[in-house]
Amino acid sequence: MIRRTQAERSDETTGRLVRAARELFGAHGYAPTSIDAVAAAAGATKGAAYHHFGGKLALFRAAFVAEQEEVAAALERIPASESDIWAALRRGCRTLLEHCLDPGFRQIVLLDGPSVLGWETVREIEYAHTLRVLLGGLELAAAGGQMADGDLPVRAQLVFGALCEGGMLLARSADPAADLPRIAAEADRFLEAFRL
Amino acid sequence: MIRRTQAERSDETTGRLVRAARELFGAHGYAPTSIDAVAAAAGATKGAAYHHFGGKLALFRAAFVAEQEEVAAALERIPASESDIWAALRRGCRTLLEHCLDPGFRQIVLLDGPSVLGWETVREIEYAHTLRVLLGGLELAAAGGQMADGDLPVRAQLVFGALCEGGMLLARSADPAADLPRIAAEADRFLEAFRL
DNA sequence: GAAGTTACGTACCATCAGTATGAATCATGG
DNA sequence: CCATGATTCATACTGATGGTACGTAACTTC
Repeated sequence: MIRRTQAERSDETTGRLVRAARELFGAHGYAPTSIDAVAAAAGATKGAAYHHFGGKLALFRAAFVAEQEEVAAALERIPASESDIWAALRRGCRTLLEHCLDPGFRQIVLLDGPSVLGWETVREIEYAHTLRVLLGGLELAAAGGQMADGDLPVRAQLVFGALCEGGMLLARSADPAADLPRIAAEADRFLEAFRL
Repeated sequence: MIRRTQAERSDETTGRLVRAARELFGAHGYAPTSIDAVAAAAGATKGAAYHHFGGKLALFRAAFVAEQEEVAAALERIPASESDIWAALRRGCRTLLEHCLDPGFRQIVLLDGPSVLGWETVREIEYAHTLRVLLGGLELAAAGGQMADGDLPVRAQLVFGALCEGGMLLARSADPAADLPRIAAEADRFLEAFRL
């Protein structure tokens, strides 16, 4: 038997559990996915899951956070590659829209998240990831005198809501590649409303 | 024993069931609310619920539709009271935002709806109620030459998504009366983006 | 290497969605 | 008005599952 530290054991088990949770919750939704199924997919048992996580909800929360981290990371890579702030904002919107083509993201973040975790918790997590990056972009534009004054956090939240709906539309599309520009165009006009 | 027609018996029972479903699903959410609890609150038993509805999901769907009908009705009363189409649109946004102060609406329509019914079903129902009225307003503005061309259904969907997020923000606010104007102002600018 | 802690598996319980079945209520043809 | 059939609903039951209790194995510390 190989000898590992407790930390290594924990990390590997929790990692496998979260990965399995993302897969199963993402593919079938929260309610139809049993803890036993997640544990089995992770090569463990319910006992391990309940040892490392408070319950099914905590496991889902971990999957939700993982999804958020992934999108936030993708969004944060943008600014460097774009010249001006408005190009970066538009690119960010497209990135978010495209990310909605991932079924796991849609199911966990957009569909089940609010119902399972509650809106407050969802917002708190998003505010530390996706919304943080988006709001950062708006603040940057405002600081550069390129965006109308106003309540930027509210503005970010509204833009985010619009983009999520757009993402669901996109995912539902029979030809996402063809529809992305049309949806992105509408979203862009939303942003342009605040451009100076 | 009073003698009633079958239709009367059915209508009263289903009506009480849907009313109880709206109350309990709205107050505690879908998952924590049992069919037995709904049936008991309606003065009936699970048998009646399963006779009139396909299952828990169908009962929730009925509650969801009832919520939608209520908002759609409120929105449809607006045009008559406003002079021009843009005033009506702005008023409609405020109405939708204010409706989000109702906890039952938030829980059933905004939080649980997508998770329980799936996005396709939710959109289908909304397209027959709330979204229909909203889209109708946009089309009216476009027909009057007062709105920029574009994909109006997509536009309506995005506006709707933004308003729902705004509504959740409003509900979370410590002082909704004070925050409504600020949120509505941001939402109005969204709309103005498309004004000609 | 002994004692204590952490990680995990297994057996069990309570709850609840859904089903089966039968009884009560109502409709309808004779 | 009664007999037969359909509809409405209540009750008893089953299976699945989230969560708990407890025991064992792996690791850590002294």
